[in-house]
Amino acid sequence: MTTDKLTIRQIAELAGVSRSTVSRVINDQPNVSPETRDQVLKVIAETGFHPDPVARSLSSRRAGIIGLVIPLAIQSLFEDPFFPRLMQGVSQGCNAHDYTLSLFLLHTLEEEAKLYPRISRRQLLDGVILTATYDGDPLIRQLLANCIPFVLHGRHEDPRVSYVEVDNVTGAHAAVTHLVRLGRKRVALIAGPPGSLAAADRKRGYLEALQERRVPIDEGQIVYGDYTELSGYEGMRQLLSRRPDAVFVSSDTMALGALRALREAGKRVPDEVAVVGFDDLPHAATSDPPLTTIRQPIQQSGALAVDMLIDILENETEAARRIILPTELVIRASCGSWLVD
Amino acid sequence: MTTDKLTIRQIAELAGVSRSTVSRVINDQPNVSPETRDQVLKVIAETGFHPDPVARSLSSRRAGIIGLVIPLAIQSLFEDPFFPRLMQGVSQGCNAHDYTLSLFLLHTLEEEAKLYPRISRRQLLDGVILTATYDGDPLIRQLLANCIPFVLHGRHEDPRVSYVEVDNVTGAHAAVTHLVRLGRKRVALIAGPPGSLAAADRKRGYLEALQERRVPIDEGQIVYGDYTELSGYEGMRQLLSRRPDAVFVSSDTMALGALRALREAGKRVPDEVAVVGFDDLPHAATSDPPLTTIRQPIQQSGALAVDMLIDILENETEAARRIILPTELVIRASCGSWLVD
DNA sequence: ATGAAAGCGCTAACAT
DNA sequence: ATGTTAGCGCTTTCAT
Repeated sequence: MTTDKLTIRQIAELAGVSRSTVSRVINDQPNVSPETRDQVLKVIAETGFHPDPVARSLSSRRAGIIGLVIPLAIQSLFEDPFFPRLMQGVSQGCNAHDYTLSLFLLHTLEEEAKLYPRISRRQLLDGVILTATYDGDPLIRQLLANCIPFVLHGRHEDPRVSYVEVDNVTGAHAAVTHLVRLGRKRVALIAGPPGSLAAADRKRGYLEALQERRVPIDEGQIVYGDYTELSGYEGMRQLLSRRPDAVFVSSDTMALGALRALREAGKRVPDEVAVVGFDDLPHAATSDPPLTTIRQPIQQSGALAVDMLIDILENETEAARRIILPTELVIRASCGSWLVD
Repeated sequence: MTTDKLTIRQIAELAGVSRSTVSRVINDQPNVSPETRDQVLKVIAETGFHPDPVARSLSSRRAGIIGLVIPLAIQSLFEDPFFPRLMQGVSQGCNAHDYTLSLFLLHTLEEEAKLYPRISRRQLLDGVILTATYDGDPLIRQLLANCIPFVLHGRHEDPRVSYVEVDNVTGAHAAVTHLVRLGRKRVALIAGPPGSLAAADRKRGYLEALQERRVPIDEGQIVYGDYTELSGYEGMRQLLSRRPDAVFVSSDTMALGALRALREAGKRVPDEVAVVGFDDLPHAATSDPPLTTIRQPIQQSGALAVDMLIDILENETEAARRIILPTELVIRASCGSWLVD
C-alpha cells in the first residue's frame, strides 16, 4: 500500500494539480481553494504520502531539528537523574513543536571540536540548546561568532545570550536561612565544581544568607564536589573534622553521599547534623532520612528552553530572551524542622 | 573569515578544478591525482569549508543520522541511571563513526504515531536503535514492514531482527544460585514488568536456578515492579508477609527500594534477608548495605548496537546479526556471603 | 487561486 | 584523472 516512492509530483498528478499547489497544501499556505485543498488532502491521505524532510530542508533552509549539546559529558551525567529529567523536558518541548531532537554528548575535546562543523552549516540544525557549560567554554563564543541561534540552560553574563535559568541564589539562600532559623550555628557547604556558574550562584546564596543572619563565615566549612554521590561523600568526610551542625549540599545526589558519610561516622541526621539538598529529584524523598531540599523545575526549564529557541528561530528579533524560574523549599526530615517545633 | 556561504562550486573555482573533483576529494574517493587532491584540500582548509550535510543527504540518500527511540518513555527512564548509561554508549558509538544521534523519547501514543512518518522516509534517519520495547510494540512490525534498518536493544523472536542483548537468563540464574548456595531457602523475586522480554528472561533464570537446586517454587514469592525505586519498595512490602530469607531484584534501583522497605520493617540485611540486584550501576555500591548484583555491560551494549547498525547500513546483507553479552556476579555485602564463610 | 520554472548544494553516472 | 550533466524532492518567486 505505502509504496513510499511517492513525491509531490505523483500527488500532484493524482490530484490533478501542480506541484506548487501540493506544496501549498502541505505547508498550510493560503491561496488554495477549499475544494482543491480537500482534493489534495484526500490523495495524500489515500496514498499515505509524507514529504521528504531532507528535500524540504534543502530548499527551505530549515531542518526542523534542534540540538541539545552537553559539553564534556561529565561523570555525573550518568549517575544523577538531573540530566535525564532535563532531556525529558527538552524532548517534550521538541515533540510539542514537531521538531526533532539531536543529542550531542561530548566526551572528549576532540569530539567537541568535531561538533562545530556539524552545526555551523545552519542546515542540519536550526538551533542549539546548550547546557552544563563550564567557565570559558569556547562553544558559546563560537555560536555567538557564527550567529547560530542558541539558548543556554543556565545564566550567562554576555548580554547577547538568551537563557533559561533557575534562581540558584534565592534557592540556596532559602535553604541556608531555613537551617539558621532552625538554630543551626555551624552551617557547612558542599558546593558544586568551581567553574560552574550555577554552583557559584548557590554558593553566593549560602554566603549571603549567613551574612544576613550574622553568622560568621568559615571558609573551612566549604568544600567542593562534582555532583557525584562519591564527591558528596568525600566532601562530607572532609567537613567532619570541622564539626558542622548542618550542611547545605548543592545537589541531592551529593547530599546522598553526605548522608552516607554521616551514617558511617555515626552522626545522627538531623539531630547532630542537619542536611539540605538541592534539586528534589525522586531519590531525595526515599533517602534515610528523607531529604529536605530545594526543588527546581528541571523538566519545565528544558521545555521552556525549547520554546524560547523556537521563538527565536521563528520570530527573529534582536533582543536576548531570559527566563528565571523560581525554586521551592521542600521540607522533609533531614533538616530537623520538627526538632524545634 | 568564515564567510559560510561557501559551496563546492566556489571551492572548485578557487582550486581551479570541477565540482566533481571537489566532491571526490571530500568523499575520499579514488581517481584524484595527489597534486589535485592536495590543492583542493588546501583551499578547503584555507576557506574553512564544510559541505552541507542536507544537500549531501538529498543526493546521496544517506543522512549520517541514527535514531535512538525509546517507546513509551517509561517513568523509570528518569530515575534509573540505566538509560543515561545506555545513551552514553550509543552516543560514543555514533561519535566514533561520525554519525549524528537523534533521540526520540515517546511519552504518549500520539507521539509514537507521529514518529513513524519521521523515520519512514529513509532520509532523515539512516537507521534506528530501538530499546525498551514492550510486548506487542507495533514499532517493530512497522520497521520490519518498511524495511527500515534497525537494531533492537534486547532480544526478539523474529528471525529477521538484529539485536544486542545481555544474557539475562544466565545473569539471573547466577544471582539465584548464589543465594541458594549461601543456604537461603525462601528466595523471593521482584521481577520487572510483565510484557518486557528482559524481565521474563530474568524470571526464567530465577525459576530455572531454583528448579536445578530443588528448591520448591512459590508463586506467592514473586511480585512485579516497573523498575522504579517505589515499585521495589512496594514489592518488598508485599513480600514481607511471605517471610522470604532472600530476594532477587531485577534491577538495582528496585533493589534500593526493597532495602528501604526492609529497613523500615526492621529486617536486617543480609542477616535476615539477603538481597541481590541487577545492573551494577553506581548507586549499587553506595547503598546500605552495598548491593550484591549482576553487572551488565550497559554502555558497551549501546555502543555495540551502533556498530551493528552501521555495519548493516554499510554492508547490506540479509542475515540478521545477534550479539549476546555476558553478565558477572559482583559480590558485596547485601547477600551475606561472609556470613557463611 | 494556480502553474511554470528556477534553484537549494551536493552526488553520481557518464563522457572524455 | 577530470569534467559535464542530470538529478535528489521540495520550496519559492514570478507569471497568469
